[in-house]
Amino acid sequence: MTPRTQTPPTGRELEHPAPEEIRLEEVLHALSDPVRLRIVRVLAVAREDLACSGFDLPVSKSTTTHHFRVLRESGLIHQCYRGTAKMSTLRRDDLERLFPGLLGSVLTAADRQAERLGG
Amino acid sequence: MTPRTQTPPTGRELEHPAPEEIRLEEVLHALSDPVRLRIVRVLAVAREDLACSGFDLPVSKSTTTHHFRVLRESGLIHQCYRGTAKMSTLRRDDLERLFPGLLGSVLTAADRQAERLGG
DNA sequence: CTCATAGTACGAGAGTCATCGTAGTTTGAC
DNA sequence: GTCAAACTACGATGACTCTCGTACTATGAG
Repeated sequence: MTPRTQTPPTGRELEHPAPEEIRLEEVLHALSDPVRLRIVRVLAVAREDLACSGFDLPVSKSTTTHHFRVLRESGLIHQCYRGTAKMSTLRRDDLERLFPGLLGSVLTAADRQAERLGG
Repeated sequence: MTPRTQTPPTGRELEHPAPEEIRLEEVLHALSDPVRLRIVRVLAVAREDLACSGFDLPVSKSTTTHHFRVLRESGLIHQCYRGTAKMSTLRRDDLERLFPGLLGSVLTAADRQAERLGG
């Protein structure tokens, strides 16, 4: 029912929630999926923004698109087009302002768990 | 399919995940439900352990049971019976050891959001 | 024993979610 | 224009989840 077909013909803009629209529950839900948590961890250590294609995820391309959309709509990442690629970055500043320390502790927790479980 | 019918006749024990079995994704998922986040917030400010009945949640009794079970099975809370009541406490120490700072930042984030949205 | 209280088990319904494949669009390179 | 690469839209499917009501069990008070 979302008007995806109304995307402008050459429009390269994507919708992002404003900071005041970001909901903690949605952020936690977005982070609770293994594939999405993995994406966020990769973005967290990346110096540059990354294209969706550079992630080597254990799911299909369409599923990858789905997960990136969930991340974007939850407010965790920002996305923009560059050529044929769709670049993603963590919305660190917005998140830190809204939920101080949250992203950092989740990333630390994920690192610990990966180490613990032999990641 | 879980063998709930094998509960001992007068057994008052409940199954809890050992610390090494607690998974970050499950914890985040447990926290991503509004009702459960509310329960956790109440437990966080309680000085004593609380009975399920003392929460005044906007859902039925059976749904309440369901949410407490999700919280317990994710490793977020510990539960034990006392008389007819089932008492719950946050597993603060276990969580802090596994995921330092995580619970605190989630609670802070929830407080901020509640204040921001007029909670 | 009787009864009220607290919680559970079970089954069901509605909704959401993760996943996929196929077909299509958009872009840049040649 | 042609082509490949990157991503999207759509529809489908199976799984999971939140919710409930009803019937049940366990405990303690009287």
